[in-house]
Amino acid sequence: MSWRDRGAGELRPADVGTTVTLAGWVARRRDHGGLIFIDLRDQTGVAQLVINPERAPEAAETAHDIRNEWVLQARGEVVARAREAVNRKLPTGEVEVQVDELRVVSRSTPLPFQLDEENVDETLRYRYRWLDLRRDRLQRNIRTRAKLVSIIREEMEADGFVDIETPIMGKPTPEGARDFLLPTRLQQGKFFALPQSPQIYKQLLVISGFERYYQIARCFRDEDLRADRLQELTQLDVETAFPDPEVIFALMERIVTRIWRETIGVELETPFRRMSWQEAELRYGSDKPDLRFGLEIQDATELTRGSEFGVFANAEAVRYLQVPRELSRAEIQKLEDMAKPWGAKGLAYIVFREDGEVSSPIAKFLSEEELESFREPATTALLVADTPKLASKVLGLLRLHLGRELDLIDRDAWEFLWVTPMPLLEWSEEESRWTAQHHPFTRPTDESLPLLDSDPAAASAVAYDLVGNGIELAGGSIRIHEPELQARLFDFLGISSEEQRAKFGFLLDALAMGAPPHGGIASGIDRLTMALLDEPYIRDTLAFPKNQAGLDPMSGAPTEVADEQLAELGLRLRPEAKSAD
RNA sequence: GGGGGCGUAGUUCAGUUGGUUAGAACGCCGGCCUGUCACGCCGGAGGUCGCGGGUUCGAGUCCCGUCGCUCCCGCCA
Repeated sequence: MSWRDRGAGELRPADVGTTVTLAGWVARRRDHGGLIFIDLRDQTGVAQLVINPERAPEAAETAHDIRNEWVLQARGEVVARAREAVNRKLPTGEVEVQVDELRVVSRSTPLPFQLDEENVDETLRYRYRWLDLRRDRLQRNIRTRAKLVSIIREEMEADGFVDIETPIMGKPTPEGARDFLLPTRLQQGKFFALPQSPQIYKQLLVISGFERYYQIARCFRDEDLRADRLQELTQLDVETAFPDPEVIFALMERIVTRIWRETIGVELETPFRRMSWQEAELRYGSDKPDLRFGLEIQDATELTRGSEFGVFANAEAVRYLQVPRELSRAEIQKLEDMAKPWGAKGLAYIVFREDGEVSSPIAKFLSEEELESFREPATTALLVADTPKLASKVLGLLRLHLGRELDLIDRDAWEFLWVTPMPLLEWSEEESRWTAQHHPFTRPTDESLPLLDSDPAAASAVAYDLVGNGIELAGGSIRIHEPELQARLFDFLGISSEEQRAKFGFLLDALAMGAPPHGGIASGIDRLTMALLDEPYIRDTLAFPKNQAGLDPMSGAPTEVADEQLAELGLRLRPEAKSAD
């Protein structure tokens, strides 16, 4: 006999009169001494079992001992509930199962936490993740993620993309994030690296003649975790020969709109709007602006150029947010305390009261004309005077904070945009050199090529990011396909010829043997799921996540290993090196 | 690497200005209950107040240190 012939959540009035066998978990038991009710849950939903001692004395005996999360098998008759006993909260609420036979399939020890409890400590949830995953929200997240991946595959296959796996064991990369390293017994003293992305492999595949490649690829970065950041992530990885950014935009828009439509029933408007990186930084202080609310950064550099207030007159940039509230001194102080660690030297403010009164410690330094240009009743202007970059960054972070704090964000809105074009290079203060803004294979625009020598900061890249509600959902670029240009870029980034040969020789060789123009995009599946479901924590889009320290509270990984195991790899621990870190 | 927050029963939390025996809800154990659906009612067990030190007649509460978790900044091409 099979375990069951129906899903609990499928029972409907049409089933009344039939005999069914169900199997699942006890979501709840209500024991009335005589009658016992059990909410039986399986992956289709919940149905109420009724155990009547007059109808099934043996089952009633069994049912008294049953506790939450035990696994049961029940056979009985589907009956209609009396009108007053209907439960409108359940899809199965018009019927119930009068049990004839009840069998305890599996028991449960008392649970470390209740499944309907909120705010349970994350470590505890992860330690008992198999229980945590039984919760509705986690079930929804994991199932939606699967649906999303399946839509992606359908669209990619329909478009002629070929799914090709690339190695997990690869070569350490000098640029970018820290690598996870992997020692190997056969080559002692040498290390593989886990891929940060299949970047070079996918370029090689297109050079190999797979003009449309894709993969749902696992990527690894040994960096600190955040609420929206993982060390081990999954991305849709795409590369095409003879690329047209417009084709890539259209592909991604098709995938994203289908996902939003078929999982949460939201119709997105396409094409998504476009904004240059410079404009995003200027207006929103971010390369991934959240457009669900206004509160744009405004510029007062010219206005305050002749100000008596030295800090403003001498600043490279004076920028401000016009907050639609009369903020209190204490609120402003809190904001300033926040802004200082971000690098702001101070946070100037002008409060314009409803009645026209102005309170501001800097008002006395401003001319009437200057003051009037900020005036707007019942608002507070928050000003930062600094370099353009820092002023934008600080105000951008304040903007996001205020958007949440003051509830300015339209929670029902979906605001997608492409941030493009982007700068090719970024000056690294720490390393005193130019680094690639995207990655070192990104193609400069044709107009930007001469700028490499004259004004590198102004050089643009054919690169694009897809941003949704302030979350970076995808990023890509057209690549360099000429070996000379690639070598020139490497030179520019301070990678010596020897290093180029050693690290990327195979790519340069491949580029020299008939490389077509190519380009692509990559999109984080975890992030996409997070954005789609408005999940605040990316870890809950995964079945088995690690905590913020990068540990798995369930298995205890990573763990120490036996000395013999290290010896085989030609490794030994140096405890004294620990403190030097 | 830096900053913020949290740590009290199995869980989620409360605990006043430092004051007698540290509470509630859920869960757990025992009992009652035939229409509940967060069932209800009665009773019970359960605590190294993260850990260490200090101040004090007296510390869950104040101070110092430490550990753990979490959020943010740096970092993440």
